[in-house]
Amino acid sequence: MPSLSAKTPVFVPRVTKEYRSGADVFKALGHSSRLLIVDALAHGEQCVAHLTELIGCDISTVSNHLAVLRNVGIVADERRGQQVFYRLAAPCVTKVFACLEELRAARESNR
Amino acid sequence: MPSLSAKTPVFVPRVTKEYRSGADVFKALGHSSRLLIVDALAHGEQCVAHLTELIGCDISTVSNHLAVLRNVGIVADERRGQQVFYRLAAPCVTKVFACLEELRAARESNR
DNA sequence: GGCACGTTTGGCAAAATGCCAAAATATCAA
DNA sequence: TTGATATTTTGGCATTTTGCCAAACGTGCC
Repeated sequence: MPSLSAKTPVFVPRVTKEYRSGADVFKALGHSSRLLIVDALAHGEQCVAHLTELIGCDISTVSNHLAVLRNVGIVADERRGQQVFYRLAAPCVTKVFACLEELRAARESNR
Repeated sequence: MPSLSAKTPVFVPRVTKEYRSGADVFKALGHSSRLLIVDALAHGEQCVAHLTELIGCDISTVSNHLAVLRNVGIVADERRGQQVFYRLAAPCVTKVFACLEELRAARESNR
């Protein structure tokens, strides 16, 4: 009697494309300035000028960082008058910092 | 009459060091091979040889990828006999792929 | 037109990356 | 001890990426 049920759950990898686009998302988050931006936006939308003040570098640099985040869908923008407001595009991103904290705790307990 | 209650919640940035170490975690995830590793480990621990077979590159390369993930506390290793088994060090990492999916959905709805 | 806000582009120097190959380390077995 | 197996570490290289700024451009408002 041949058993068709697997004993151990077999891992089926996703297609390469998925890992690549996923990695792009994390690359976008893998910069301290952009992480600061995300942290700020987790508390509500902000215009570019305000974010620039927060980060303390050229506004064109900030605009480029925002483009990186927008290209992977982490943030969304909306023009209102002369200003452009940015906000997080997906709620899950907010939980990111809690996970970072969890990792930090795990790091410390293993010391 | 000076109001002491803030109307809008004031965002207080964390210290730079925190953003930097957080960014390091995302940099570690920002590579398709490492993301594949994390996806595999989300289904249970694996030894290096098995992960190497999964990825299809030199074992030393895989070992280096694992070191990157270990250095930021994403994975933990345990030697059993001649083999070294790797596993995810924090549960939250498992949710990562759900969040990627959420972002992908948000990207599509905005098209 | 002129000002304010933001984006795009070009360019550069520096840093990081990914990968492999070879040597080193560790465990077990004969 | 010697050898086999499994993994890590190191060195080096070529490529890619990066972050940043400055200048030019686009857009909306007065």
